Amino acid sequence: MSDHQDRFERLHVAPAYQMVAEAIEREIVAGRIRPGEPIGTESELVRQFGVNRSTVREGIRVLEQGGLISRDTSRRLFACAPHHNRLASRMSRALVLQEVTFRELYETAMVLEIAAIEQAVERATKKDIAALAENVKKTEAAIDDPALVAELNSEFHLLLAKATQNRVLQLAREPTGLLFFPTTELICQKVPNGAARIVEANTMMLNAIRERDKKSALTWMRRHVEDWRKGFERTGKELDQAVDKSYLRAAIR
Amino acid sequence: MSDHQDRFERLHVAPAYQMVAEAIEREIVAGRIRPGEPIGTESELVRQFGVNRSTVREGIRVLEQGGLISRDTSRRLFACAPHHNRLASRMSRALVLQEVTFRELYETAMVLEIAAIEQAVERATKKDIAALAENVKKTEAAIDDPALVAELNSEFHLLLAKATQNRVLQLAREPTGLLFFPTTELICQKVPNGAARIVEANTMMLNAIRERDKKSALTWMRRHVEDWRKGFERTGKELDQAVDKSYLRAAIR
DNA sequence: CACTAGCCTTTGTCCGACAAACAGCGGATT
DNA sequence: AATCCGCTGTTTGTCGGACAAAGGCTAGTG
Repeated sequence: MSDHQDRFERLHVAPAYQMVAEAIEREIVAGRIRPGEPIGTESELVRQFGVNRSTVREGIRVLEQGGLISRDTSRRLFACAPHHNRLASRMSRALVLQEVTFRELYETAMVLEIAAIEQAVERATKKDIAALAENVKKTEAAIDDPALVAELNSEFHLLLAKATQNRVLQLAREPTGLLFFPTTELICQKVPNGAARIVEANTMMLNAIRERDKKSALTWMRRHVEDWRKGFERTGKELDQAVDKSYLRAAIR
Repeated sequence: MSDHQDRFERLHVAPAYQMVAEAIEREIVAGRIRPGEPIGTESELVRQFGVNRSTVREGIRVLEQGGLISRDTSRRLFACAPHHNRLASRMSRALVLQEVTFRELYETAMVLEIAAIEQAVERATKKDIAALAENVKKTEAAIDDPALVAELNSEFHLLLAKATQNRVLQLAREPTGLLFFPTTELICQKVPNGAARIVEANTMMLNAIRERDKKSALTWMRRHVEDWRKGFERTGKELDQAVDKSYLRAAIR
């Protein structure tokens, strides 16, 4: 151990591939490369950065995974604004890997879905309402198919979030929504009238949105999410149990 | 154009580097490689997958960026559960690049912070309360330094979220929190008593948590977030304006 | 027993090469 | 003339080998 005080802090030399990634990222984030614009070819980047193609390619992989750049059918690179679908599934994955409990999920979903319907009542457009109506109609028709009801119910909540016109809220609720979906199927199977109750709740919420009736909307959403919890408990699982790894299959794609 | 119906769908041949990444990812999410366990060396992976080292390295970059694997000081690879800090900054970036408005941010923050303090009142441990108290003390001392007040206020909300013991809620609110922080500094500078009002609100919220007084906690949180909006409007900006790209610098690191 | 020097391994980077896939272009066909 | 087809140059994905720098490990030293 050195007997004098440290004069300098450890300086971190970033690997070249990382610097390549950061340089391109800066250009995109600063808006100097707009979403949709092409980045150069690999050889072009090799020329500009003065590093080897392998190095450039490693940097490209990083950005690609980050969603900042993408390739069209011709595999050419172009910039793009990362869309939340991609991020939401990563977040779901993180939540599962950190073994969060169903209770944490339930409590957060309650908050977010309540907020969503409250804003949706205020701001849903005719188009949003039509999409929700279409969804409810499909769900009615699928009442005997648990998997389909679960999927459609998941879509209902997604459409609801869209109707808020609030993208921040949409992003915030999406990971939770993704993890809810597989359990809903289970509930439809195990709880008598489970699917019917979902159809009823969604119908009532749709009506409430149509009539801009916030109070009714909130009541039905609360009931709907509580129903989920009750159904969940009836399947014999514990609310304080960690969300199963098998849930990732549904959440990720 | 072909005159017969398409019999086959386009089959997607995944590049080798992607298959490497997916293979390792599968092992981790399935739990067969636990967080903290070492992946092999690059040569080891080369041997197992039967591909070139460059290919393996590209796959590794993908996973590294995804937060599923990481390297310790010796640069050896090991699996890890992606932690939300990383994800939250990505989400913030996505929000800014999609040019969400301050209004979307404000409305969502209101919902999430209200939810956070409500749960914090119920579940904050002594340790959580001590951390919050420490934070408030520091903020009082820093009342003349807008940047520091803003940073400490941001930390206050983070500690609050931790006190909920709800990791899903923590993850949901973090991207919003990151984007709030830079504006808070601006507000402290431009609004008379801005910093003092923050200190007051945080002190009252801390007291409310100590006394498990949910009503008071909610009142002060509402006032606190509304104060942010009022302060924001007083700086001359429009609430329906997109969040500035310059905000990323603070949110990302 | 602690400590240091040197060896071995591993990573980051480079070079060069080649097959497959694609875009663009010019010629052939109707 | 417009359309289709095949050719060619370009680009990506992958491979093999190579080397310096940095870190870990081991054996020898005090």
